[in-house]
Amino acid sequence: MPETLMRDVAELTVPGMLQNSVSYQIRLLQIASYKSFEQQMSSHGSAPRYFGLLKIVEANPGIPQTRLAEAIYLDRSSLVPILETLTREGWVERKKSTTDKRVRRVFLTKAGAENLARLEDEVTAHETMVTADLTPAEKATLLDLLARVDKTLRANFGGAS
Amino acid sequence: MPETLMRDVAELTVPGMLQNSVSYQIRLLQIASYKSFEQQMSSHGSAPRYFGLLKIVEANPGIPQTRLAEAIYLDRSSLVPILETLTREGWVERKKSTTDKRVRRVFLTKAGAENLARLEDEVTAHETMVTADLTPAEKATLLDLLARVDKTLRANFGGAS
DNA sequence: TATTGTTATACTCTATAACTATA
DNA sequence: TATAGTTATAGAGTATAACAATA
Repeated sequence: MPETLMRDVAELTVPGMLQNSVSYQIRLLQIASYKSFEQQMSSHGSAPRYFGLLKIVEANPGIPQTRLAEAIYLDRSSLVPILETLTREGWVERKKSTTDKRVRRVFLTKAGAENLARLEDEVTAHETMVTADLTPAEKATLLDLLARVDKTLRANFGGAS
Repeated sequence: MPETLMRDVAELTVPGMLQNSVSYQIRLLQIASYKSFEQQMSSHGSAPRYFGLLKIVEANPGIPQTRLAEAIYLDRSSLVPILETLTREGWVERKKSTTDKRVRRVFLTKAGAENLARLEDEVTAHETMVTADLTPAEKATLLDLLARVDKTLRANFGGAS
């Protein structure tokens, strides 16, 4: 025992039921993965945590706020402070729709698009680290199995909202 | 288009980078899975969200609070209000250690152990729903791949705390 | 009547720092 | 000095309900 401390409980017993639960393991893994992601992102302000959102805006320029909220399974009211932050930090801008004056369309700014490319390199590096022990075939299998579970869940369970 | 509304953006484009990211898909899936879990649990007070904790206490009777916090990757201070709730609801009890008077040992109460068995049936039913589209072999593969990603993450990244 | 974006509000979850009592 | 548990506190992150403007 090098520098580990003597613990009161000799060894933690992890119940088999938890180790064999997809829901539970997904939950633990997501927590660990997200923590490491946030710590590995050096800067870029608050953008890293909204990387998925920014990529969706990039791929769907001018998307209305409510569509964007649905795309990331958030209530539209929850998106408002996020867009305010990303606007303040210069990542996105909102423009009133000319055809429907209720709608505000979300775009990346020029600087936002450029910085997103740099941020993407870091995100890719993290993903590479996370999947370093998987062969490409194994990674493809994992993504396929996750997608099938997701499909089952959303079929049995509305919009997940 | 039966009852779907006309949307402003014809079709949402999901960037390939997100669809091919294990981190991102794990994150989305965890959110959907946890929401459906919480809604499917009929009652049992606040115990369902602490099911994992309760199973660990069951498998490690008398575990000190700090060990328990580590087991679920929480700060020990975050565990305090959780144990207060679970104590108030009759699931667990804390007893001062006789050998180290700083330590409080956590146990399931008799009622807690009995109710946990019933709660477990519901948790199992949810897990069955989630994995309904997977063969046993596929589920085993998924758990194996998740465990390997988790191992990589924790190797590159301390205690995840 | 219904939808979009917004605001006000509250709730949950978590961490940090400082404290106490013990070791 | 270090550890176990606690408290006070603050910061994310999210949802609900109600509102004004517009459809």
